[in-house]
Amino acid sequence: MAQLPTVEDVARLAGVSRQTVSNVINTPEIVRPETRERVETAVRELGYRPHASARRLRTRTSSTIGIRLDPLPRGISGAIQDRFLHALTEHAAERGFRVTLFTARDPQHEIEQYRSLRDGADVDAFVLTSTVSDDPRIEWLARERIPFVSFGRPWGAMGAHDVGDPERLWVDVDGRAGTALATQHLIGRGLRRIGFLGWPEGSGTGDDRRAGWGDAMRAGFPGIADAELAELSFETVEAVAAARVAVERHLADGLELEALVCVSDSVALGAMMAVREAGRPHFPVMGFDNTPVAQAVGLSSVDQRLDEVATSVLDLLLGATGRRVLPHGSGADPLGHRLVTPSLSCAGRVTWRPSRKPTAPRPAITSEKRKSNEQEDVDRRHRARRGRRCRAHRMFRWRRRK
Amino acid sequence: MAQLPTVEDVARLAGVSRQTVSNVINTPEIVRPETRERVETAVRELGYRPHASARRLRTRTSSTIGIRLDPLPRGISGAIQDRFLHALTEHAAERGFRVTLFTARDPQHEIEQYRSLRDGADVDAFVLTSTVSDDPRIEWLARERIPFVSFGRPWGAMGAHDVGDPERLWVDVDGRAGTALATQHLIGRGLRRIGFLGWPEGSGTGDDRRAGWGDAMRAGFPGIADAELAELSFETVEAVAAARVAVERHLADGLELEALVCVSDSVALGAMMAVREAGRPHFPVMGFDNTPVAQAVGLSSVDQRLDEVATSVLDLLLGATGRRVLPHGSGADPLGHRLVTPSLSCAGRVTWRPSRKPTAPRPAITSEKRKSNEQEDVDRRHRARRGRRCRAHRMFRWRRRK
DNA sequence: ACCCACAATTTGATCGATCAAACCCCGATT
DNA sequence: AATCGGGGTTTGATCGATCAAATTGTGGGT
Repeated sequence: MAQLPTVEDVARLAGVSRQTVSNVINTPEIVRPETRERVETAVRELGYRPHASARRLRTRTSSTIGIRLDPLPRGISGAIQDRFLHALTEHAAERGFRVTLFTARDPQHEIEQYRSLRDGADVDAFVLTSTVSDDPRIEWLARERIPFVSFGRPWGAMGAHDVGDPERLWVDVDGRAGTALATQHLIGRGLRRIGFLGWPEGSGTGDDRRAGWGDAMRAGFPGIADAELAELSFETVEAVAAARVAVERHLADGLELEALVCVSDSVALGAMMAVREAGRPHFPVMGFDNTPVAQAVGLSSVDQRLDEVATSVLDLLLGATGRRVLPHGSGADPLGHRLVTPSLSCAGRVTWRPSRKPTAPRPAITSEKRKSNEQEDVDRRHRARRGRRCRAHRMFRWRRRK
Repeated sequence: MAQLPTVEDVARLAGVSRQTVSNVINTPEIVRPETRERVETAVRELGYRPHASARRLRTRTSSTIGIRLDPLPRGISGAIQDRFLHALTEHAAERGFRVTLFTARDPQHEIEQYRSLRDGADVDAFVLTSTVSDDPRIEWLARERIPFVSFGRPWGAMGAHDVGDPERLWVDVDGRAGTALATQHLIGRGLRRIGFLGWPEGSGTGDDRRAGWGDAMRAGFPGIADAELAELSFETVEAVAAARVAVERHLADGLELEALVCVSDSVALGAMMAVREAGRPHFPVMGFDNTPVAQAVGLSSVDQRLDEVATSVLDLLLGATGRRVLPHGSGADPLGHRLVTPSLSCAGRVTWRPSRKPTAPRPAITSEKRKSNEQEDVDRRHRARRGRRCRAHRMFRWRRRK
């Protein structure tokens, strides 16, 4: 097999020097157009492709992003990581980046991997998922000044003040807007007794999603009593069976409900089983995550728009157009984060999608100041959605045959 | 920030030469033990880690495996790729390998990616998934003599004679044994009218799974009429709704059934919905893939044992113990493939697991010669399983409350 | 005492690219 | 006319490791 062509070969064929070839590839704008063309033809002719490892050795960059595969026993929502990975890989490729994977038993082991990957110039940056408050990994990466973005905002006591720090790069899905969207959809269908089935209080994500339901309820029914809202909201752990039992119990206890917004698809699936069983085949249930299961059983769900998340992650790492990872703490992005507004997917089809313009940052649930702003936002969206009812619930066929 | 230590630094500290350090790391057995220890201490002291890119440049290997993320709209079984990826990454790490991802719009684009990844010494080998018969990718990789293993045996006309070729490396799950296992389980519970709900004839995988059900039925009920088997087997496309309709129709048509073995979890989920709705809450349904959904709704399912698949892939690529990719067509493995026997998972818990010893190769469905062997196999397993009934169906609670 | 075989280690060259600095050429400046 | 400046290009050095060949050391055989 013939040797692969190198810059040297291209240079010889084009009658220029190594460096000029290199320039044509990396900074074409500084090469005289006619020389450039000559080199480009030579490249094509020989089928030259730069040797990635040689380049990395010299430049100490790899155009590669590392991401750890989540080791947790993933349930029904497991496909999320998969979808995100896909979106990230695809958009990374568009910008000349690749994604490499690794696994880790525990945070300490994970940090070792970071070190090893960085030292070998194997990756330029990391993407962190399933971060927890005061995550040791974040501490370490920040201290070492290794570029990274986390998918998931810094919740929790210490994280709370990091949310605004433009040096802490993160992307998250605006769960609050998502559940608000789902709730508005139900309100638009003329329902009033819309419940929320969430996780036990204390999880940032869960509380955020509950808040979105509250936003929409208050917006849709001005003056609704806090007591009524409290009555309509109840909780369960993240498991189909548990959710099912919770709904069964509340229905048995005489809770009047017309529809249910759920904190996740697992919970929604359990809820759906319970209401069907209670003889209410058309009772609308909304899930969250738009997992394959939801699509399969025809559950409406909030879609996280992981495509958008992936591009946002790259924007933060590389800048809007760049093809090189920005140094850690460069402050290149004025915000340092992106909050992606989810869309609503009815029985697997997207019915509503937010506009393309950059989403306004939304404060964490702990801060209450921008409330009025948000309310307006909700109202505007509510109006915008008119006339696009989704047929999910009519299409649903889980009912008992007569 | 201090420069990272290099071989040079370690050598100086240990009072030896570069090359000796290199030898300690790569071929420790040729270094005198006391020298080796001295170097090892120096390595620890400096926290030295070889620079991956430099090594790659020199050796033209990367200790990296490339895999394409499946672009197909994955349904309920989507998590399989995810789980496989996880297993592969984890076991690859144990052997000092990493996994990098890429995506591709079409086979042509995918081949371009192969070229680019190989030419840049970015990957040493590829793992192919969702292969089709006469896959152009396989042709190309083989022609270029790039090492690869496919997950999924070469089905189809042309593939059929590749199955035995030890130069074509592949790993697959023995679907036939899997459905046989599920069927035996039901037979063991004293059921007889056990149906099979499969995909339309013609898909290698689907036909194989159907055959496993046939094997077990014939073994369990010697002399069962072919007509009865034909009656018990029917088909549907891979979708929850379609499966549901198919089962509803057959039940309405008066098909007598006591249990159902299904070709996939999606299909099983549909079937389960249909039988529950028909008022038979304890009707056992067996799925295939052991997806999160199956676990969530308490469906028993055949588990593909992707861990085993991943280690098998690596065995084929690297040899039983090696840490370097074997050249394409080295014939290092006498078989050139592995057929992994799945296990049975009842309501999310594994009840039966095959012995650890290497699985005997199983012929593709097109060849019929080893039949008697297989029959024995089935019988032996059948006996081995005695006394380990799984409680899945008793635990199942999808029934209507009285 | 000499030579040889062999194990252990060292030395010089190399992988393919980019960086930093030097170079060349030509028009504008003084 | 000599100098300057700068765009465009070339040259030499370098990144950090491994390969291939050379070197040193050690003991055995004759």
